[in-house]
Amino acid sequence: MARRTKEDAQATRNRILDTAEQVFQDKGVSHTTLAEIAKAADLTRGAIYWHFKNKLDLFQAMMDRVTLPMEHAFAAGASAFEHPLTFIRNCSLGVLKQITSDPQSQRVFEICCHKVEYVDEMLQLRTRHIECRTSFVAHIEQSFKQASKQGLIPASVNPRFAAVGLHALVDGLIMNWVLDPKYFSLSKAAEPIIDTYLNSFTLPAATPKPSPKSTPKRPSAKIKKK
Amino acid sequence: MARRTKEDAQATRNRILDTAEQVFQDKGVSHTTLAEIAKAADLTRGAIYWHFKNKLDLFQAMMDRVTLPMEHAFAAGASAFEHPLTFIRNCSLGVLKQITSDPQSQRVFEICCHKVEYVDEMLQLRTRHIECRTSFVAHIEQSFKQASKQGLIPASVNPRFAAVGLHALVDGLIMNWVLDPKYFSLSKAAEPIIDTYLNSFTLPAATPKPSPKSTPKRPSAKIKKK
DNA sequence: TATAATACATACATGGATGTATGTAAATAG
DNA sequence: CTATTTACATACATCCATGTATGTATTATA
Repeated sequence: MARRTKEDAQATRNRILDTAEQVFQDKGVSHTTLAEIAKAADLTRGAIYWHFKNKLDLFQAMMDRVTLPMEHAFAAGASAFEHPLTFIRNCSLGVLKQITSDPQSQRVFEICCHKVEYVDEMLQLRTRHIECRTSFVAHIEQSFKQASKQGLIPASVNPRFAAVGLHALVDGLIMNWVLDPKYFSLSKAAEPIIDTYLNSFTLPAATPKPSPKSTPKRPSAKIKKK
Repeated sequence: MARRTKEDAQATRNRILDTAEQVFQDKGVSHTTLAEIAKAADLTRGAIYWHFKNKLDLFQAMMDRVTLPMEHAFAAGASAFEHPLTFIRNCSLGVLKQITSDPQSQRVFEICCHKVEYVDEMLQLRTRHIECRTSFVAHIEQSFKQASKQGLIPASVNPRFAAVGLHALVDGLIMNWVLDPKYFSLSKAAEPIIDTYLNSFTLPAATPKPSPKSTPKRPSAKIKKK
């Protein structure tokens, strides 16, 4: 077959990316050959090498379709002034909502969680992943500090640990859900689990010492739902 | 060189497994060739093919050295009668302690978190991973139910979500720590983070509704440290 | 309308990983 | 002391993935 119009070429490119998602999810990134993707997309390797430099380039383009919008959404949300605990809640639930509601995000997250090895050239992705985490944790930590200043949570709460823990919780929920979406309903579990975690800070910090001195109890901070 | 005694052969086998850990961690499982492992271990592929059927067999043997003892330890701990919340705490901190204190566990966990693709024959590992999670979550859920019966936590707590959340938290902490152990000290963060999470249940369940009815407050459950 | 660039398909060369077959020296069995 | 098995090393055949080079039919361009 021969060349089509520019729109056709763009459609071909998207078809390659869509197909790559499926094949990567099924076979894993390193076990997937470009010939397999081409065949599944009813094309030849020539088409793939025309649109992408190599498999890494294709993979990154596939990731960018999902991660770039998410990063932009996060950056936009971070700038919006909000009640700090509400901001933290919205951030966490927003990411989880994105994954449960968008099949493409689900596929891509499953790939980067369980279908790729972070070595060699893929270390770039690891670096980016780490940067993303650093940014997320930093924002959450700042919000916890802010909440502490406003007296919304006890001063005894370590905002760093609180942020690292929340991120680990969100990350763990995502990883375990994409591992087997039928095991539990993330869409139903997300709110109660996140709220329970956040609720733990609205009370005296956990200091389960042998002699637990009865610290004065604060009323639960009200977390506004959006 | 020629054949050695039985003990030498066993030492060779262990040397292959030790070397495989290093190379897998460095290059990823699917990008690692048996020739690389052999060379790094100062052997030839012949030695590897003598001790192991193929790369999958070698990989599973490498995993078993770490996972089998952990599963046995968990099974042993589960049978021991304990205060339910203490059991939950010990389980969670035990796993985290194992990983932070044992370099071999750390390596193997990093491999199975970020250096392997769960596809094809490796799906066996995914199945096993899922079974392990199911077992862990089930035990934790039972303990939460027990704690609920004993009045240690409010009846409004959903034991299923509590268990899934705790597992996600532990899993997320492990994944993120092995991703970059310098980012945060898991040995220092483990206790406060887990305790904070568990402490959230010792108080009225999080129901951040617009009109939060003031549920009667219970005293914090005492969680005995071991 | 002639020319050049585009959007692929096809063909080729290369290297490398796997599995197996065979060789071999020492250890163990009888 | 001989025979057999063990614990590897070496050699070989096969396949497959990659990258690139080349071919080609359109399509945009001037």
